[in-house]
Amino acid sequence: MDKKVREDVHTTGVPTLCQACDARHRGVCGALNTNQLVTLSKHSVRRKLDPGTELVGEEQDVSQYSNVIGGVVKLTKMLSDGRQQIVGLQFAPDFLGRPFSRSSRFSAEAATDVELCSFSKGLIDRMIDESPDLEHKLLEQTLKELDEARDWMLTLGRKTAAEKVASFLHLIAVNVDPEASESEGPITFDLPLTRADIADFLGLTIETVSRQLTKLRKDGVIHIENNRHITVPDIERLNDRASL
Amino acid sequence: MDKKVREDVHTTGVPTLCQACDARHRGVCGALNTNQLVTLSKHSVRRKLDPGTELVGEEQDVSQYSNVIGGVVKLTKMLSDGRQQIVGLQFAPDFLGRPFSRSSRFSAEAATDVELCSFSKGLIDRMIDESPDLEHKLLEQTLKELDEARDWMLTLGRKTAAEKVASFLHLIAVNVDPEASESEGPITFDLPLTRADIADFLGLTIETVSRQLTKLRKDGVIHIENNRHITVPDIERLNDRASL
DNA sequence: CGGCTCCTTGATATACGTCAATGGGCGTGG
DNA sequence: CCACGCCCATTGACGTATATCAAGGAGCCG
Repeated sequence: MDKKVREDVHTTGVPTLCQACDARHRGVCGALNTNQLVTLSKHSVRRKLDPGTELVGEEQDVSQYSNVIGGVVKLTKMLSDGRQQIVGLQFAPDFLGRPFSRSSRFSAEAATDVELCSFSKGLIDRMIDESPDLEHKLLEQTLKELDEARDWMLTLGRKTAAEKVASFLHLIAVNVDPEASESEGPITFDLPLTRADIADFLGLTIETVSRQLTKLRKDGVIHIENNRHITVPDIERLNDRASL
Repeated sequence: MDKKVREDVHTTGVPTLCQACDARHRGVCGALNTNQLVTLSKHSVRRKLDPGTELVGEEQDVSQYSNVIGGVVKLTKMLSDGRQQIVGLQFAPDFLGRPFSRSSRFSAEAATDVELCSFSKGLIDRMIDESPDLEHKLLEQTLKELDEARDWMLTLGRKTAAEKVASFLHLIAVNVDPEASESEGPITFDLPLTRADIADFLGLTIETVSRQLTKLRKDGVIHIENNRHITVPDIERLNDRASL
């Protein structure tokens, strides 16, 4: 299961699995010392998930935490009649899981091919108790997610369909290339979500999303290939459409 | 400024100002020891605000943290053309302020008469460094707010106007009486928000909010007196309307 | 080739927004 | 005391953005 982990605590100390891992640089693992990393890596599993795989169900108990190593995980909520809303997207190297609560309040599902690094909840919970740095990292990530959620509330509550779709494209573009907002030059990326997912993220229908995308395409704000591959020649024009 | 604070560290120790304060029991101050409470209370100010008073502007620097002692504070975001969205409501004994960031990403405004207990940011930031318990409390509150924000995203994105208004009434009812959801019997409360605020919270217009409220009234789900005073005879019927 | 899934496009319906008029409560000033 | 204006809320008539319903195309796999 973790056969790739060389346990040579006496050399550099950092488990090989972790050495190149983004979570150690920008994610929560950055708050751990070498010993903790070693302990954790012994009890961690790398997993690959296909799109659509459900990680945790709504209201379901959670016994695992994970770091997102690659791909996109969507967090969704559903009403009893089936209406669905995506309440968050997690990109690498985000931490996935809900400290201090045994059950999740939403379901987590792979939107794309996803690679995870998972570990038992108990182990992390114990590390949180011991290591203020880890708790600090978690607080930082949680505050970031809260900011993002509130930004999105403005989008959901007050923007038009056209602005919503542009805002979504902006969100993805920025995640692909964090410098994108400032730099000149075209940005290109693959949409991690289907039209149905985009609709659930924006509080719209598939049809409306589709219409707004073709409108953006016809207006030259974006180019679309194969439904998924997007090029944004001028991010400023996109931002205008998103009312940013 | 803090003339009411008896500094008798040798008796009970807890500053009189804090003794009856809800923030010490259920809020972040619960994570502080007596010494910290004394230090903090020496540098804290009780303030009363009139409805409409702005606490912090969007993008503005924050030099103060506060506990909400009474009343309701609304957190709002605005688009450049004036469209507005309330992204959160803070009730007593919520903590108000943004750790690790000098500027706020939304504006905070008193929705009702509000009583605050404010203290300098620097002091708290230092206490956070020293006291893991305090950081833990902050993480808990932040996670709670994140859950609430995501719940609301479902409301904003996927519920009808009728369901939105019912959801809002439910939110207020539960905040007034946390047991309300289970217990039988009528619940009665004053709306802390004007119709305009409710509209900004729900992503609707004033008129639509008004129409939905009169519909609920005509259907006997609620009684309304003086525009603000609401009675809910049967919370179950309200929950049904909110699709909860 | 047929049968998927995903996406687009068009015609029509409807929930909600917009515009406009009205009324109630309340403080101010005659 | 009433008159006036102001703010807030309600109500109605009408407009429109987005949903719904329906058809069809493109890619993909067995």
